[in-house]
Amino acid sequence: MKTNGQTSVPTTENLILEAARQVFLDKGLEGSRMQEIADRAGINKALLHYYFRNKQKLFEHVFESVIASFFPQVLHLIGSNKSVPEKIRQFVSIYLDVIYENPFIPRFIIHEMNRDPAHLTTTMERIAGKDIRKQLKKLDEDLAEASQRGIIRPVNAEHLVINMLSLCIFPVVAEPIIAGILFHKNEAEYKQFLLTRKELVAEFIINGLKC
Amino acid sequence: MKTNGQTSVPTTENLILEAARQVFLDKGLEGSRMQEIADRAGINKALLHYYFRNKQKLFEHVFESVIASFFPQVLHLIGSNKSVPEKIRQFVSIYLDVIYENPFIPRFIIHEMNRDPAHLTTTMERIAGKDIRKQLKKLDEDLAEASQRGIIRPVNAEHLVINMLSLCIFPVVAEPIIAGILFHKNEAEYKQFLLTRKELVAEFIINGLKC
DNA sequence: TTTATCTTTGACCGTTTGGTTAAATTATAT
DNA sequence: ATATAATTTAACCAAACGGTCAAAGATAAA
Repeated sequence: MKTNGQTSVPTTENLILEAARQVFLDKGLEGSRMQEIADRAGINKALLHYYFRNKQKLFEHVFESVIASFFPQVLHLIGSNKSVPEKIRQFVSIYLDVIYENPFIPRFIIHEMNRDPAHLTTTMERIAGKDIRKQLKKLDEDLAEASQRGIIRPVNAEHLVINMLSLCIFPVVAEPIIAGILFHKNEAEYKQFLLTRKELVAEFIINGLKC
Repeated sequence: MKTNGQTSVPTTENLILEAARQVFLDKGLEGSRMQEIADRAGINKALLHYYFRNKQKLFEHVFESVIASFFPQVLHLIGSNKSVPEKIRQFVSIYLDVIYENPFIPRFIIHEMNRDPAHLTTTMERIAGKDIRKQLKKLDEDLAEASQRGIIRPVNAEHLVINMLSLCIFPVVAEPIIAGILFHKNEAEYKQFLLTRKELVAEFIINGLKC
């Protein structure tokens, strides 16, 4: 899954995009400086404005590519044809893999979500708006059927998805608090904690759905 | 619980603190402008520097008061003498009440957590460092005992607390995405969604712990 | 080789921002 | 009333920032 640095041809344009990606992911729109992006790309600041007219435009390029790098994959999962427990296990497993490897992505998204909510939702809507409701409906039907067959308690798809997302994303976004207070800033202990969650979270959710 | 605007004596100092609180909560340190704080307090910009030497110092005052306004209460809960399910119900109920009424607080904390992780953990450590580990140990003992008596599956306190926090905080922090994509920006529908979670979350967690 | 086009640069500009200062105003004490 | 200290203001400053511009280098076509 190509969610980190794109190692494409090192044209000036790509150098800029990669540098911008690193800086924006780390510091958000307001916290980032055009000069730092230029420096990291090894070029003059004016060149940034030559390729991308202004900061906003450059940001939008990066923003959209970040969203597109993970959103569609995640979506596809919840609409698949597996059983409900299998869906949950795979969703959690794949999702945790992605964000453990790219913890900046959820942080970045949450940051931009609060800075400019409309922009984020518009972008997501454009990329996969129809799709998300379709896949969600499929999951909802699966859940309704499973609960009628007495396999799980009744639950609607929105709540289930939010629960999964919460349990996967929050512990990564809140790393500084968790690692800092619960584990005395012991990075290794925190990493270990996250790993045990990989098995724990899916089973916890599945168990929570049992009758 | 006094987590919103302190209605104390309207001295200039309090006017400044209240204005700063509003602005900082909404826009974070970098996004906030001293001029805006001054305007909102109805005073001259230079007065800000008369009362609080600089932006950083002013921010620290606000930051600390925000942390102190909810952290100790939340802590006290997990170390109480209730049964495990009762603890979970009360924790979720009280916690959700607080953050539904003050959704800016978790957003603000997450924002500052990523901007300056050390600052946040130092502040929390100072305010309630010893306490958090004590209360957590108590909860851990309760959980061990309950699991030995066969009432719940074995689970350690850290995971349980993180699970509760995740399920409570994330849906509020991610409001723009959830309201925007799942509910077509229908604010009322989203509010209703959050309310149903009040009953759902606690039962979901308790059920997830059952053998 | 000349010409035209694309790429890159250093120097510069206008604004915004956090912060200062000296003077004016108000309150307090004698 | 008067001197003293605390509070408030308008005007100002230096630095940082996003952005522009004219000119210099490279590249390719004629």
